[in-house]
Amino acid sequence: MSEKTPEKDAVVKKNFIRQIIEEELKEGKNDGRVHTRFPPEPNGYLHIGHAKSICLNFGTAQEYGGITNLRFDDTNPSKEETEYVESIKKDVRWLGFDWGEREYFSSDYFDNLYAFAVKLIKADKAYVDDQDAETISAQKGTPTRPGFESPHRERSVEENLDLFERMRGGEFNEGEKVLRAKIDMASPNMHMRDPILYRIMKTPHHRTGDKWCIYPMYDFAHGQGDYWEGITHSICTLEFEVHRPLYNWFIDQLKEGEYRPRQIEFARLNLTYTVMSKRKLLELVKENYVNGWDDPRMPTISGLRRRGYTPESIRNFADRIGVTKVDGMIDVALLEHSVREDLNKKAQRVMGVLNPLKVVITNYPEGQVEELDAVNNPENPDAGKRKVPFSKEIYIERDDFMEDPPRKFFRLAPGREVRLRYAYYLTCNEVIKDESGEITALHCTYDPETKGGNSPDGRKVKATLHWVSASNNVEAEVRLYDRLFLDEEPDGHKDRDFKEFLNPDSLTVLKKCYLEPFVKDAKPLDSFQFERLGYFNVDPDSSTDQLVFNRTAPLRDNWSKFKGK
RNA sequence: UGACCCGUGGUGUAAUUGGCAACACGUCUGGUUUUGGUCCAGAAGAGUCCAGGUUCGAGCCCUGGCGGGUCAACCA
Repeated sequence: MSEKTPEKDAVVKKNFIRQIIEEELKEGKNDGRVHTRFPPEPNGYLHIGHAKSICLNFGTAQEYGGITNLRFDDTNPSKEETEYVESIKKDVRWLGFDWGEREYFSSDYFDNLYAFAVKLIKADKAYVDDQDAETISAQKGTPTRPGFESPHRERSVEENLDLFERMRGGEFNEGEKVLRAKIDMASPNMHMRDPILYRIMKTPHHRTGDKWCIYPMYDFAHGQGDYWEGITHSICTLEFEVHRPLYNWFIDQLKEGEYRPRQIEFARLNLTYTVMSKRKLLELVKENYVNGWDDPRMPTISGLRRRGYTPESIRNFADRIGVTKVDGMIDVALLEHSVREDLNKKAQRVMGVLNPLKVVITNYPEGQVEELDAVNNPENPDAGKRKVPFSKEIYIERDDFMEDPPRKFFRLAPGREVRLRYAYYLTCNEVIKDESGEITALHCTYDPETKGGNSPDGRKVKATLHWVSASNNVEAEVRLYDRLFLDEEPDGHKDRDFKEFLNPDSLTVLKKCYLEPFVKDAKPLDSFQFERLGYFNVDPDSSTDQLVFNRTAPLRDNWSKFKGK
């Protein structure tokens, strides 16, 4: 356990939720239990915002010796699917969290919920309303104007019981009747104005099949699930703040002893240059702006995984951004920093040329091949060394040569000497062009005295270039990713659709890239650092005869910054 | 004309719960370097939304403003 990560090292900052928990612990509340839950609706893939919530729920419980349930909030059969359930479980596990045997579904509680509804009716705290959605909505008033009561509000308990029973029996059509709580139509809080508890939906459910044709609303299911599972802290996002009085109202009707779950809200994650709403992400997928939920440009957990992000890097990121009630916007640079930091420690180094320029070393013996020593990871001596083949013809990066270099360009240019990493000093003598003036090759000479990259006379070079042998390499496809949107907050503009800000160059596919032979047996998701370029991992699209790499993140690069000025 | 929540460098979080604002990212210098990476050293950048008040002392407490967000789905 000598490995140092911010995760382990960080002085654990006490966010406001931990402060609340510690105060409660001091008071002896819940017998010292801390029990949280992560409650996704299985109607889409998880994204980095959910990762924040997952880390918060599981991490907080862990810290206080508690546990966390996974609960699928599946009260709306028209949107929810088993495919999403599976992807969610995979993502939570991949992030490194375990819910043990405690895998629940809101649909597990349909019987209990029904019984609870009957109890409310008997207590004259719920009634069946025959009005249609528009009428009910109109009666609800507005945030600034109170609502007025439904003409069916004072039905007898017997009639309500009968009607509700028949709703369940399938006697009515969708929209004909709903069950509502009888609370206060004049409440300043809209959610307390006789909220709907049950609606009729003649849609089969992914788990209960056609057993039910009435389904509970979120508000009528969530808190009760918390209560029945013994949840102590029900952590959710800010927009549920106004639901809290209703959450508590239901718990009040339900609770028998002292115990009650407590809802606490925190600010959801917003990241620059992306969108985070499931609806918008679904739109990108459905309309083929990206290639599926796990497209490496997506902020989904599956997308980040495919892109080459590690669970550690995401957890560290979640740690760093903290937890508050301030609705802010995190710079995506912080996310990128988190992967680089993690991959810098772990990634196998390798040389790869993305935009090849051929170099002929005129004084190197024809047909000779040398196996040169290369360090696998300078950050980790235990990673050892490997051999890289060197030959008369090699490829270098086109960007590493300029015929007419500006000041501050340290790399190869006519008459200039540079180092080929782990190989020799190289001097450019001649630039070969085709009839259109395009540079097609360089004729260079090497200094045999500089094998390994050091000159016996101590002469210095200003640059070290990566290279790949032209005769012994692996050809691969490399996919370069840039931010999906050109605007910091694509969905932050009134009257403009977020898709207007899509970056047309968010994906660049390079078909003929040359990598050193070391990568030939790489498996999907394996991460590498292509020296001087960035972190890359193997895409699942790879096959044995066609390797495909994704660029996870480029290396920090002062030259390109300078160049851009 | 409502209710609830929020307001600390460019961004995100801290501040021993009242003792003259710290850390990270980003930015900019410089050093080391066989990755223009990493690493190291340093700098700029907020006087805590505003105005009053309490106090020896306020980012923390009180009052009043201002600004932002959320709430009017038979979605979650």
